[in-house]
Amino acid sequence: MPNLYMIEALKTYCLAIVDFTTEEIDVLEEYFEAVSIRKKEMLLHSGDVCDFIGFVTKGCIRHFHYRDGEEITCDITFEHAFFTEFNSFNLGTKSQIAFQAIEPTTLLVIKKQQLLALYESHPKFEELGRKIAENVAVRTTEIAMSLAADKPEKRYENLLREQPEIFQRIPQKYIATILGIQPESLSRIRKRVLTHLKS
Amino acid sequence: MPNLYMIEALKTYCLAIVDFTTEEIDVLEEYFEAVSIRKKEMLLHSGDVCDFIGFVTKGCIRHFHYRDGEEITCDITFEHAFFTEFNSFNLGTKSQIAFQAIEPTTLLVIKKQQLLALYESHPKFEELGRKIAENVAVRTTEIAMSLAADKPEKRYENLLREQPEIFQRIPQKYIATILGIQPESLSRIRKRVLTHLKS
DNA sequence: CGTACCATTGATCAGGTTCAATGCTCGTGG
DNA sequence: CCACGAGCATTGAACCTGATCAATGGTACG
Repeated sequence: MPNLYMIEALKTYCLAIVDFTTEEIDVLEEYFEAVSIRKKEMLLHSGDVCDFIGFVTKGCIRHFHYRDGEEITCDITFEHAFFTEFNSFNLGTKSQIAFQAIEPTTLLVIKKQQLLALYESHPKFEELGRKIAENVAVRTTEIAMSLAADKPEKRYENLLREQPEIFQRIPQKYIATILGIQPESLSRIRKRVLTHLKS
Repeated sequence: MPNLYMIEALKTYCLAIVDFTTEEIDVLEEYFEAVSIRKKEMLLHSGDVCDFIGFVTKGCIRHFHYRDGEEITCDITFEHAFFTEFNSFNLGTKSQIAFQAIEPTTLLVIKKQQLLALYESHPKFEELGRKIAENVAVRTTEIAMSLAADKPEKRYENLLREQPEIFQRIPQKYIATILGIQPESLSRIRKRVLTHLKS
């Protein structure tokens, strides 16, 4: 059962993107359901179909895939952001990505069928969906550009500047693979940057 | 003036994504205009506002940005695909990305005002916009995952397998920065992979 | 209190970067 | 139509940084 805070956070987020009327925004709560998962609990295993879109209200969700048997963390969704695996969600194919809570996490979740019903009954939400997808596209494009153009040390400094809280909340072994490096290298880069600051 | 072939290519592409009626799909041609640019000609300089979305009907468009004064190619759009700089397009901010034709290129272009008018008069095109953005997000996510998890040689082999024509049409110095490496390294990787195949 | 996992550190290795030189190709102008 | 020149791909050499493997130390959780 969604509590008031969760729904308010969702509405606030959506109203910042599209100016819905009060009546329009209120229908949202009929389509989402609340989900709580424990620390380290899986929300979606890779190979399963991702038939939902999630909105984090508390905690954070790690996105990872497997490469040569190793987990590679590719993204983390913090509070007040949507996430899904578009390919699996749209095509009904197996998800390459797995989702796991790093902290105790609460979510609002909308199933694919519910979303399609929402689009059907209130087409204005198509605009919300479009803009969210565009924002995701901007973000993933910037990530890819940085991975292709910047050295690991620069990417570390960017992350430290743009999301300093990530280093308080997320184990370094996960941060390392987001930066495209090994945990040992992240450890050395941290030391290097520290000594650069001192001198 | 758009010729028949260009419009047909655009409609075919859009119909593969959303099942528009004949009447719906036909309105498209009222909103797009044709643009031709010569080889190496710029379509958008970085720092300018990207107020359009382009659809390539012939040729290809190089996306690049500057890093330490050097051009870094980050993507190439070939025939029958859309491209824009969402951030600049949506917010009216300066574009980080520049667009340049690599070959003689013909495009269909829709300006932001026209697109907004289209969304207004035919809301079903919101769905098209959303799905195109989702496809961009899927694609850039996969690129970022490969950049973070694969070694350059693996990325080269993936590109060779998935888009072999790119090596026929695009100078290697551009392909190199897409792969996140220097042209010299691409040259050596090509030689290495060739000798691996022989043995 | 003990154990398992994680971060750190060390040593070695591999491969990508950088700078420089050479040779090739393609587009241009005479 | 040919010759030239600019830019590009290639190659070489030295270097640097991240990867890997191994060992140690710290910490959180049961």
